[in-house]
Amino acid sequence: MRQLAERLGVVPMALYKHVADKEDLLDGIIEILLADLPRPAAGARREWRGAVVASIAAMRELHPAHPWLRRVLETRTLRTPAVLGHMEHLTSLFLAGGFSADLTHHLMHLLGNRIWGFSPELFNEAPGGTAPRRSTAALPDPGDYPGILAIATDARARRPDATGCDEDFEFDFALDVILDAAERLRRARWSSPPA
Amino acid sequence: MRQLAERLGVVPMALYKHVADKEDLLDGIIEILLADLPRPAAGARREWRGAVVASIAAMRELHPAHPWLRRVLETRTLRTPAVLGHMEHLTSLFLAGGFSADLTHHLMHLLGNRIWGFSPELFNEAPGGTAPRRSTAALPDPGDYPGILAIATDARARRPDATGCDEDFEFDFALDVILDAAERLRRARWSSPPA
DNA sequence: ACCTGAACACCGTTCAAGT
DNA sequence: ACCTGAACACCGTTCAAGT
Repeated sequence: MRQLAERLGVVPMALYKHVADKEDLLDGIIEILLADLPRPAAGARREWRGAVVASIAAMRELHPAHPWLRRVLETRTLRTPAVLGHMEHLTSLFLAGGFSADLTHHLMHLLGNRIWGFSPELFNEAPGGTAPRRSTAALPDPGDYPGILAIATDARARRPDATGCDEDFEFDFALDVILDAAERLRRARWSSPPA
Repeated sequence: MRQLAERLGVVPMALYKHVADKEDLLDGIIEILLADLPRPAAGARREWRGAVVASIAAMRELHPAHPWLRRVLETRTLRTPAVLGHMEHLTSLFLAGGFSADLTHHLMHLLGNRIWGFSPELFNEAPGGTAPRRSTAALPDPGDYPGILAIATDARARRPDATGCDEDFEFDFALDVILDAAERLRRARWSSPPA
C-alpha cells in the first residue's frame, strides 16, 4: 500500500478511495491479469485433453513476467469472476469430454494449483546447499541423505550445465500423469463410492 | 515474536538470545514437531506403497492439532535435518522399491506438498458463496458457472449434511492416482528422454 | 549467560479535515 | 469526487546497556 502510493506519487490513504483494502486491490489485479486469458474450446468430445493442456499452458505463461503472481494466487480467498471463469472453463472441458461431475470434481482437486500454472517447490536447494543464513540449525551432511543425493547426482548427470530442476519438465510430467489417469478413470466409468 | 514474548512474560528482544530470527524459530518448531514422525520401513521390495502411504498419513495426522502447520511448511526455505529426513525417507522407499533415481525424482515433484500431508485448497467457497467482504468486485452469479454449479450440486447430493468438500477423500484419491501411476511407470521402466 | 529499554524502519488502516 | 495529515495499532530487529 505505502509502496504503491509512493510509486503513484500520492499519500497512502488516497488509495482507499479506489479499493476497499489490500485484499481487494490484489483481487482486482488478478481479475485484470486473467481477463485476457485464452479459453480454447475443445473441437470435439475427444479433444478435451488438448484444450485443457492449452488452457493451463496459457495460465503458466503468465508467470515469468509476474514473479509475484504465484504468491498472490496462493493467498486469494475470494472467488472473483475471472478466477471462477478459469475454473469454470476447465470444468466445462472435462464435463463436455464425458467426465461425470463427480470425477471432474476430484480431478480439479488433483490438479490443484497446477490449474494456475505452477506447482509446489520441493527441492529448490540441494542438501548441504547454499543458504547464506546464520541459523541455529547445523549444516546437514549429504552423507546422511543417500537417497536425495542419488537423485541429485542423477539429475545433474542428465543436465550437466543446469543450476536447478527443470521446472517445465516436472510440470509437464505431472500434467501428463494426471491427465493419463483422468482418461483411464473416465473410460472405466469411475465414480465415488457411496458415503 | 512480540506475541510469543508476551506469552512468555518477557520482553521481545530476549528471544534473540535463543533464535537467530523469526525464520530460525519456525524452522526449529518444525524440527521438533517432525522429530517423532514414524518412519515405517517397507518389509519387502513390493511393499513400498504401503510404507509410503503410512508415512504420508502420519504426516497428515499432525495437521488437525496444528492449524498453522500448513502455512509454516509452505514458507520454509531452509532444508533442515527433519525436513530432509522426511524427504529422504520417502525417496529411499521408492528407490528400495525398484524405482530409478530419475523416476523417483519426478514422483517426488508430482507428490509435491502432499508429502507434507496437505493439498492445495481450491473450492473452499461455493460460487456466490459466503464471503462477508465489502469488496469492489461484484457478486458472481452462479448461473454464469454452470459447470462448477453442476459439480457443487452433485457433491451436495452425495453428502447432504456436509458443509464443504471431503478433504480426506480428495487427499486419498489424489494419493491413489499418483501411486497407481507410479507403479505403472515403474513396471514400464519409464525414464526421462535425453536432454 | 541472559534480559532490558529505547529506538529504527517498517506495515495496513481509521478518522476528520481539506479542495 | 478525490486527496491530505496526523494518528493508531501493529510488525521484526539493532544496539548499547544492565545483572
